[in-house]
Amino acid sequence: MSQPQSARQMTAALKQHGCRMTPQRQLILNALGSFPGHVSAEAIHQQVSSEFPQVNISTVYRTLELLEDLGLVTHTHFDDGVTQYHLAEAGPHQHLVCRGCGSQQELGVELLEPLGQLLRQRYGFAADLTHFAIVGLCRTCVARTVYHGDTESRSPLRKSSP
Amino acid sequence: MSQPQSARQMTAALKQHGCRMTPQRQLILNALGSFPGHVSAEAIHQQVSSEFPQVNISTVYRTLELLEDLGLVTHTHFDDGVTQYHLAEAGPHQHLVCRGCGSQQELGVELLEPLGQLLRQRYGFAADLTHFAIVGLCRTCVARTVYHGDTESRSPLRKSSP
DNA sequence: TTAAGTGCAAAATATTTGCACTAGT
DNA sequence: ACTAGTGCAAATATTTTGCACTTAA
Repeated sequence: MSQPQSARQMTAALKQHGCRMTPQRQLILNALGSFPGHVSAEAIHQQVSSEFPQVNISTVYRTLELLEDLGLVTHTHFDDGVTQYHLAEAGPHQHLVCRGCGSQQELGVELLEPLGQLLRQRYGFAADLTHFAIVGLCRTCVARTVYHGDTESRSPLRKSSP
Repeated sequence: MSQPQSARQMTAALKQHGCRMTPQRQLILNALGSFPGHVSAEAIHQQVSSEFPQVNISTVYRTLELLEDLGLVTHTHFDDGVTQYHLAEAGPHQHLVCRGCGSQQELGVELLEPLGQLLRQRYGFAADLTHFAIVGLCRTCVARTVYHGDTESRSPLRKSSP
C-alpha cells in the first residue's frame, strides 16, 4: 500500500551519491506521492507530522532539495510565489491554476511544445515551460467574472482581513 | 526629463479612487520607469533611497500594491520566487529569463496567443500568460551547457557558499 | 566506527501590519 | 480640519544555516 517502487528508486539514487536512506526521507517521499499534484513544503511537513510529529520542517526542505538534485522531484512557482514540489516520476507536465477559486488542472506538455519550438527557433532560448504554473481564470470563474462586468481589475483586491 | 505623462496619469487615477499624490509615490513611479524591465521592490527602494533615504520600504510595497490596483503596474514571479514589478503602460508583454546568466529578453505577447487560444478552447481557461516569466537557457548558455555534456541536471546545483 | 543526517533554535529574506505622527486637499 | 499616507518597529511567512547529538551502513 506504500510506494516501494519510488522508495527503492530513491534508495538506489541516494546510494549512487553517497547518501543514506532514512525514515524521514522515506516519509517525505511517501507524502509527496500521496498528493495528486503540487504541494508546498509546509503541506508535506504537516502530512508527515501527523504520523511523526518530531520530524522537523528543515529536514523537509533539505530532503526536497536533495530529491531535486537527484532528479526525483521538481519544483514550480505558483501565483503567490510559494514554492510547490512534486514527483518528477510522471514526466514533465503543467498545471492551470485558477486565481478565482484556486482549482488546479493538469495539462500535458504537448500543448506547450509549439511555443517551446517557437522560442527556440526565434531566440535560441531553451524554455523550461513546466517550471511555472499557468495562472488565470477557470471556466466557472470566467463566467462569474463576466456577470459582474468586472473586466478591468486584474486581481480580486486582496485587502480584506481586518 | 522626468515622466510627467505617467505622473499626471497617476494623479488622475489616484484622485478617481480618493487617493492622494505624494512625493513618495511620484518617486516610486519614476524609479519604476527608469528601469527597462522588471524590478523587485528592493531595487526600487534602493533607487529611491539613493535620493531620499528616509523613504521606507514598506511605503514602496504599499505604493506598488496601490499602483497595481489602479492598473498602472503589474507584477510577475521570476525563477527564485521574488516578486518583480513593472509599468503596465507598455501593454502586456513577457520576458525570457535565463537561468544560466540571468539575462532578460522582452517578448511580444503575440507569440503566446496561440497557446492562450488553445487553453481557452480546450479548457475554457482564461490564462494570464504574462504573469510569469518564462525561464530556461538563452542561446549562449545552451551552448555552454552542451559543451559540458550536462544534459541531465536540471539546475546548476546551487549549493556552493561555504 | 564514522561520516551523513537530524532536531532545534537562530538567522536570513521577503513582505505585511499596527500605530502614532505627518501632510495632501 | 479631516482623512489618507508615512515612517518605524514589530509581526509574519518562508527558507536557510550552525551546531551538537543521533544513526545508517
